[in-house]
Amino acid sequence: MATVKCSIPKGTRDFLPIEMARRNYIFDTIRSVFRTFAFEPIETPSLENLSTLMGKYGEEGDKLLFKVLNSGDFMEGVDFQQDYHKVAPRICDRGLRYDLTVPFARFVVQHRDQITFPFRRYQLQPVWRADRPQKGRYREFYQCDADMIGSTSLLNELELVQMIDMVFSRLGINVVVKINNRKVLAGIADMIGAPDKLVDITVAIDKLDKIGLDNVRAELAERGLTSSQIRALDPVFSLSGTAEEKIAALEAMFANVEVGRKGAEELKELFGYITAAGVKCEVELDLTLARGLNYYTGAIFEVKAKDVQIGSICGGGRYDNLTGIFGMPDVSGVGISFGADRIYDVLTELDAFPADLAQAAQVLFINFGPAEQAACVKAAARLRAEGIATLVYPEAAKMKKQMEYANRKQVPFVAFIGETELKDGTVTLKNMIDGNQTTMTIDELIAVLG
RNA sequence: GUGGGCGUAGUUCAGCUGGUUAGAGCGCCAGAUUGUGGAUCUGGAGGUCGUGGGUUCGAGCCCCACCUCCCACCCCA
Repeated sequence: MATVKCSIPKGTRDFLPIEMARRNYIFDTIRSVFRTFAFEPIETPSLENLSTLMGKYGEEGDKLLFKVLNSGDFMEGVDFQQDYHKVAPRICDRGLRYDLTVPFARFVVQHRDQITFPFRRYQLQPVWRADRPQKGRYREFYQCDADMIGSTSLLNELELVQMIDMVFSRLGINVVVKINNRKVLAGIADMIGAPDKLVDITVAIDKLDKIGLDNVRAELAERGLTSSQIRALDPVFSLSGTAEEKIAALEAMFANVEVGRKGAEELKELFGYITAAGVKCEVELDLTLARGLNYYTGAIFEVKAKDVQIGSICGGGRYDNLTGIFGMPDVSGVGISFGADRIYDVLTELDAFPADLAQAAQVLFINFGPAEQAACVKAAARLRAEGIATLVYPEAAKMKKQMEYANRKQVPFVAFIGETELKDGTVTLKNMIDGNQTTMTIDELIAVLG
């Protein structure tokens, strides 16, 4: 039989034990913070009906959805002569989820009778995007979401910022939390008389620090804004100072623009809460922050690592009517999503993982032969009963080989039960770091390792 | 989806203007060393040179196509 080439699909990854240990360290940290804030876990299927997913992420998003071919005779009654993007929805009823927020909205509507509002849930699961892979960008990656739904209070936004602060301070990553509000962006579009150009304006403004003011103006012109409208945006670009100062300027600017004024008010309230609560990390009001997902309606968040050049490692925002599409209007939610894979890349680059994550076993019993092995098995059972991670070398290999195995597995102790120990009912414990060894009873061994 | 780069041993890479049998470091296996590892030394195994075609007396090297991975754009975690 011809051998099959070993490979996995583009943009997906295998995880080695050491990588799993590090990933679990990230997941455990995030999960523990979510629990501290009294969020409850849920899971949803990898596959959703395509009708649930389509149209929620903008035109770009639809293209990036992985679609799953129908089972059976998917060709029946389908005209394959037409354009492929017309054929696709006819032959694919399901697709892989693109994020955790939209499936969550579906979940809330479907199980509303079993949920007590305001409801806060967390969810750590993989999502899939048919994007072209790149640094920090994968086709399969994990999101760690926390959302609260059924409450419009800005206290929720505050708690999200506090969670971000706690997660990244525990992981030892320096971050800046950028905050903006979609209502402010809508206000800006209204103010210059181009409410229909909201998306174009936000996309262009978003690039300000990347391509510079002149290029942003050029792009706005390209997107159909008149030169007087572009000039009317100048006060937005020239805003500076503290969050309070920017908000004050916005309030003045939006004297006659209702949405904008509402947005500025929300920002003022949120930043007031943040100042009062006091967070460790840097928090910044960034009017150029837009975020692509088009279901956001209020606050939007993005977190960037200060010491590593990579895209955002956490993002989120408020959505006022995501459940509306599923038949449950006027339920507001707000949430954030931690990008576990990017956080992994950041910690790797910073070399900031705890050193002892690789350690699977605490002690390895050296195997000298059948009689000694039987004693090791007995001793190991007692250690394991005490919750001590224990290995017995499975064959009486050369000592060098067994010791090398302990080294490579980073097992901190090896235990010898040889001829003499067998006779005395003892065990010799060797510390693999300093090389010291002592002979003791099994009870003493449990006391030392336990 | 658009543009650019890479692909040689398990791995990181070398390989001259195309020219005998494609190399090195690390890793792997064995021994020096039959109750003590990390060091050292000695020996050994391991390659359809990404895949398929073409040019040539001759291709790892040149040409074409495809694939992969990486990078940038778009977009995003």
